[in-house]
Amino acid sequence: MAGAVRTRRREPPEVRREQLLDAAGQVFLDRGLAQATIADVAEAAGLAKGTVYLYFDSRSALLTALRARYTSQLLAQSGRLDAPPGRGGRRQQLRSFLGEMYDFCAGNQRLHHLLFHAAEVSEDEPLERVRADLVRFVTRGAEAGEFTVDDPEATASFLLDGLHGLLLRSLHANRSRRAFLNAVWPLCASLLGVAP
Amino acid sequence: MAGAVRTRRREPPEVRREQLLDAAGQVFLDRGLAQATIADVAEAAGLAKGTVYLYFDSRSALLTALRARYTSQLLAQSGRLDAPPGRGGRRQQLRSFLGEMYDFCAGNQRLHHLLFHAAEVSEDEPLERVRADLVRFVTRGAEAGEFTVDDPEATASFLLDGLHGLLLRSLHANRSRRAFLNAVWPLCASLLGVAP
Amino acid sequence: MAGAVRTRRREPPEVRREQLLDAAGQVFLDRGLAQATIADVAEAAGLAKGTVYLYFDSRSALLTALRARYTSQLLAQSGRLDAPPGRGGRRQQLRSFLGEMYDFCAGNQRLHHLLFHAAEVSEDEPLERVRADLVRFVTRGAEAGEFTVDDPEATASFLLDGLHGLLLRSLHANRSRRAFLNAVWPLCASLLGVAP
Amino acid sequence: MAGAVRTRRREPPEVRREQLLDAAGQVFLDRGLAQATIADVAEAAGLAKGTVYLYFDSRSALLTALRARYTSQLLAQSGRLDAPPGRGGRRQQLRSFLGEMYDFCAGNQRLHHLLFHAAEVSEDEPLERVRADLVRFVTRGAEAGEFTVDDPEATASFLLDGLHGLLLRSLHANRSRRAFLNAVWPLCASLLGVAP
DNA sequence: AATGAATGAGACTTCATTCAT
DNA sequence: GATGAATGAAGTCTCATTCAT
Repeated sequence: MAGAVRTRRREPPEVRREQLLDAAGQVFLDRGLAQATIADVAEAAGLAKGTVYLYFDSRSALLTALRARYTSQLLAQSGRLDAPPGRGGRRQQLRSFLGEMYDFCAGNQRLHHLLFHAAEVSEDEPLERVRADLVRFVTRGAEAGEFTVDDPEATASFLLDGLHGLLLRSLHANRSRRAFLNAVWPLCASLLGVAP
Repeated sequence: MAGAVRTRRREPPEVRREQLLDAAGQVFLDRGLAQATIADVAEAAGLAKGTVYLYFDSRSALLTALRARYTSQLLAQSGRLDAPPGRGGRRQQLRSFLGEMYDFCAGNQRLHHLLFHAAEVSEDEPLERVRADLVRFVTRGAEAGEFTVDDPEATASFLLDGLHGLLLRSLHANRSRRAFLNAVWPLCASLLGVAP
Repeated sequence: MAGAVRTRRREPPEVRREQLLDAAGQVFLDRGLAQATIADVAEAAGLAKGTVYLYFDSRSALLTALRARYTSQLLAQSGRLDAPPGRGGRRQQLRSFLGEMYDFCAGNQRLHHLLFHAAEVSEDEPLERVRADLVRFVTRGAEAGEFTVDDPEATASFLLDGLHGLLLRSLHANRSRRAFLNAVWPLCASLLGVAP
Repeated sequence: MAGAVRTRRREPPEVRREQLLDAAGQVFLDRGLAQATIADVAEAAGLAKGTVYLYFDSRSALLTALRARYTSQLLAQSGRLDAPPGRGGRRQQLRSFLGEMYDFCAGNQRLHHLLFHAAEVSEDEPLERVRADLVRFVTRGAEAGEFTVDDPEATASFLLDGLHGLLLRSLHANRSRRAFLNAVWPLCASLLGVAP
């Protein structure tokens, strides 16, 4: 008689897991890290509390998994600094990177903050990996004579934090992508010793 | 003769308050924001739990008070960018500021992070005020012809985030004050268009 | 074979709820309203503290629920004044009511006092409803020429408080149901102008 | 040098005590028995918390003292039932008593309820003493042939509770003293078998 | 696989009471 | 006599986690 009442119990595990991570991201963002409870996550996912524990050992494991998923998504998008420079050289490659960075942050800034700052994690792992990519990029550019810098590591780090800060402020102020790029580009150019 | 052991009950309120803030800062740093309990704070201060509530209405009021104290201390130290430039001009003034910033952060970086990032506060109020000081400083320097910049506000913001990031990394890596200054100064100079 | 010891975890919610109300009534009566704690209630119900909060939002909600249950039980029993008078007329109907009132109070007097007087509730809701029933009853009896009264409302109220007081005193003194009826009936008869 | 700043420290003990009882009555009435704290009482009296304990051993002793004072005031006013009947006989004496009772309750009903019902006291001592007076009064009246009653004790109790209830309802409904007397008198008369 | 009733440790907070000043 | 800072036991409520169904 009954049967179709509650849709789709028994999803393939991988799907359930993703649903739970989605729900968790949403809930943590909505209520704040400390206020969000497992019950909230379960409810947002349309599941029972106990079910969350079938997929994640603990609240903290859930957060860790969320972080891991976020990190791999970020790297998938911004890893292109490692690719060989195209026709426009590294100058052009950096300009593209600035745009991609804007796009990614625009969609995820709050989640990033939540997962890597608001939580009490010592390291901001994904940003560190982007940083490493950028250091390598600047170093190679300097070796190739495309950039003029004293200390590639310091320069790359400084550049990343500077532009990341500016990016956050741009988003917060609802400034456009174009306005952001117009503002940072001369600064990057100046640090790397290239024509703006 | 007896009685030297458990000295100092009954302190003047202002003293107790400061002691409690000191203890709170320590405890929050040691255990982490979410793990630290009022009982921990009381114990660290050598007082009873109830006493904490004589001075602060709630756990959250305690945090707010800690933030307020930190902010006013920071501003007391870094407000000098507003002072008129001395003999060495703004170039020299900025170099001094970099050193002062290093010193302050060296003593307080973790507390700063705890109070303004790890907590779920929307704004990093004290840093915003430093930022405003720096924007004004760069603007005036540009007007006075000492700096060459397109967009003083973006430049100042970028500069502050860049150097703040570098500073944190220097401290984390136990690099010396001198090494930090040697690394940032050329970058600042480049952004502001002055000789390194 | 093993396992008969700690039977009955996991009851249907409605059953648990009733068990908790029963336990609460008992505990409040035993320790007094202000002294009884949620822990006491939980223990009396053989459950954990947290479980109480699955069924009642707060201590005060638990009291409210207890009051509501009591009220509906009382009304279920004493609403018969509204029924049409039987063969013996209203005179006989009133005599029956006196007996029912005795029976109900005998079982619940202390709980009633606890819930509606010892607590700081403004109104004694259930008694008010009984009062309204009695006022209606006396009014109709007067209209039907069965009772002789000046002011039906005042008479009914006076009568209810008088007999309620006497009832409490009878119970307190362990006097019998019969003795109580023998004592009040002439008084009621006198107030309503009917033969004793 | 200083001196007149805070008026009148050091009052004669008896005065202080009364001030504290006044303050306590007020505060208990305003906030409710369970919500009112010693700090509230002290503040209302314009004294420090510790001072309360110079006059009363504990919170509960304070309540007891308040009850005692109330009781003696009530008896001072309503003890006249014991006096020998004047020219108008007991009939007239009872009418006066009804008025006095109205007046006393009008001023103290909420305090009475608070001290003898809302608190978890087993007995309503002052009312018991009034009741005893009334029983004696009715008994003597019956012996003197002024009243016609079967059971003086039951009648007196019934009468007291009936009129007390009516009184409370009259006060609650803001009905006048006269209206109250007009309503109860015929009822009393009927119970005692005297002409209204 | 999914549920959700049950648990219980532990957090925050209150307040009667004490006592050094 | 008066103060009010300090105490600490005790209460209410929350929530991550478990487990019988």
